[in-house]
Amino acid sequence: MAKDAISMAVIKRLPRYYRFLEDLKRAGVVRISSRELSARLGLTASQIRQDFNRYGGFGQQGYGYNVEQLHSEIGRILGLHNRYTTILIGAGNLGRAVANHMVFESRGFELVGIFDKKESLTGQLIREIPIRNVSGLDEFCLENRPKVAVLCLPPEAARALVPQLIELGVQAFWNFSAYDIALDYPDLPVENVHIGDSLMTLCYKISEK
Amino acid sequence: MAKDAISMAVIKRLPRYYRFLEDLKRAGVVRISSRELSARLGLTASQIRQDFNRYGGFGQQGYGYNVEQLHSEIGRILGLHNRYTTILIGAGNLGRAVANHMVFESRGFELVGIFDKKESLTGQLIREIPIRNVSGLDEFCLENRPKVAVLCLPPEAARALVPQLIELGVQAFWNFSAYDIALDYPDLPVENVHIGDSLMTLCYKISEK
DNA sequence: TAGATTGTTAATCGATTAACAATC
DNA sequence: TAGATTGTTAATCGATTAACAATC
Repeated sequence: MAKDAISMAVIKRLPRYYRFLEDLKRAGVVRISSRELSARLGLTASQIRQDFNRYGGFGQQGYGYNVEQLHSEIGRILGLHNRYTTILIGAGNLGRAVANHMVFESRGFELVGIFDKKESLTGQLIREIPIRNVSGLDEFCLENRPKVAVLCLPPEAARALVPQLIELGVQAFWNFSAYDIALDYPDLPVENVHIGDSLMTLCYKISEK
Repeated sequence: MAKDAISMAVIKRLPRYYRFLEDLKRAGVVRISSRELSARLGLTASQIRQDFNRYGGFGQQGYGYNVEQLHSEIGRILGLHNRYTTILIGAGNLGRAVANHMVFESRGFELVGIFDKKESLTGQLIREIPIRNVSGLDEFCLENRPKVAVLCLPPEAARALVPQLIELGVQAFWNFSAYDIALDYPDLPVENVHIGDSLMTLCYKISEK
């Protein structure tokens, strides 16, 4: 169990393991070997065993892994049992899709507030959460103490807002904006989502062929 | 210029370089050194030079890189001058956000059709493109010959549709579904977007602290 | 017990970093 | 010419794969 800094490469594979095990569990599969997992995920069995063993290893020689146990262990490692209080800022196309589409609760978060600067959106409901004007952000945060903010804003707006949010106690960001938070706050937990980059990568892959 | 398979690690950095150079260009910056780029992107200068040199290198000793030239070279490498004919399938929250939010044209694609199985959505306009019923997919494809499909569907629906789309001439997928296309079609250009995985990774990063 | 499959160490492979000669 | 910075080779570091003893 001694852990000396697990690499991002390993961590990034955990959600995929988790989702896959979720499916297996739902399908009623009870046990699975690293070899079978490897075939179904397109990885090597060796890598899978290495990955699990960074966290102690929860298999059994001669048997493999118990699906339900492995699923719950990985969930625990990811911290999905948490309910980090979360706000979303920017209720444009992207923000609305994120708010509507994501199941925050099963991934360790609870969305409690949605904000936008546009007056005309105020009061609109997204999944029973009313859109509030950003002018009420401070008050809301002082009252509800969100730990996480989802940023669906243009980069300049995000850059201006982040220091304020940190001041208000926000400790992590799910960042859909092009502002690179990590450059200014290197120690903060941040996940960037740049779907445009994925589209460019697809373009590369097509052109390459 | 001899190219012996450029690694995915390099390719995945290109869109970020491209976006950053876009900003520099807009800001009127004419030249930049690898050292300055490295400071602003949080990479090493060495890595940046290595990356560019996989494609031939377009700098000048003692000077650095010309921003405009570098920007256009990377755009060319990514293939962004293309206009791959593209359809989007699944006009739910996610599909609508993608269709509304992405600037396909500046990334090498042209969105020409949107499809959903829900009758009630038929005829609705998204950016002047009418939502069509999936029943008309075959006819539309035979007429318009889309090369790329964006999948914003549940995994089972995606799995059922992909063979049909390939049959109809679709050659690449931007895949937002949980169905793993690459397992069945290993040679097809595919980019998967799993924003849920990113959220779980964020949860891990927070819990880890 | 025999067979299967893990946990783990060692070997390999690939990516990043460092160093420096080339050259603008 | 002198200073700066690239292009590129060599060294290092880290991640993946292979191998196998441990053990269920």
